[in-house]
Amino acid sequence: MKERKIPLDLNCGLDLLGVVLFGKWKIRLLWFIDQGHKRPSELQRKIPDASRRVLNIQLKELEEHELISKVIYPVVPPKVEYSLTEFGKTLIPIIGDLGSWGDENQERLRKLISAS
Amino acid sequence: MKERKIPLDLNCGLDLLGVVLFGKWKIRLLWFIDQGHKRPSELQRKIPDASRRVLNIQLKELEEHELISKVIYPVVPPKVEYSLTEFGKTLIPIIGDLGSWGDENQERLRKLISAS
DNA sequence: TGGCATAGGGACAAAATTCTCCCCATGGCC
DNA sequence: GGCCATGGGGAGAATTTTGTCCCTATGCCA
Repeated sequence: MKERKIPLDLNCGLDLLGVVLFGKWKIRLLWFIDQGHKRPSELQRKIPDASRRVLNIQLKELEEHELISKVIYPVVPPKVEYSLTEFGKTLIPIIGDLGSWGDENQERLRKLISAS
Repeated sequence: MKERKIPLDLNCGLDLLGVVLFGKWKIRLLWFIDQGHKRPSELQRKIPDASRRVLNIQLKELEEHELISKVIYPVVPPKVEYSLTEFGKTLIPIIGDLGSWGDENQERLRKLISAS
């Protein structure tokens, strides 16, 4: 974590949630891990638009924030598995709602976005 | 809206939702507008950490995405009022859930975040 | 030998977001 | 006149986030 020049505001729950959840791929990572895609390479294939680098960074942040846990198997080639912690699981229903809202309004949203 | 050099991914509902909802202050703006704080100056006082500029920009985006609507009263000094559209109101329960999760886990989150 | 896959990370470049500073206009008040 | 409040926006810099490229290491397979 780099030093921030402008400190984060942490006034309310929303700020706190934002710190742990709002990264370009974090929500998706949690979602896919919940669905049983545990290994980094699997996740990268699931999210091909993300760069490996950033995926790794965000996985590490999720781990630091105790939303996921990591098991490293001492084998060759290396094998790593992530899974949701109990804490992380509490976010899944919310993430589900977010995705559903987007899906349900998909058509409308696409029009609105392409217009801008 | 500036031209993007890297096009947005719009594969799933989550991507679409992200476009309309994930700006530094957008969620809060929707929330406060729902609570009856309608005028720009009110909102700025409610969110003192945000710069006027960015608040205006994000309000405009929310409007373009039809989550809020804007009424301009032709008076001096100028008066403007925002309110949620029916579409925007459908997001309020979800935003409530996000905030609640953060509030409920506030203590834990603060520790985790300050550790990093 | 060369290439594949696995997982990870440093250095740096690019892009996107946000912030700061300045400006516009009007009417009321001291 | 000078200052307040209102709502808005441009230019450009600062900051943060994300991406690209290259490197590590091991074993398997053609």
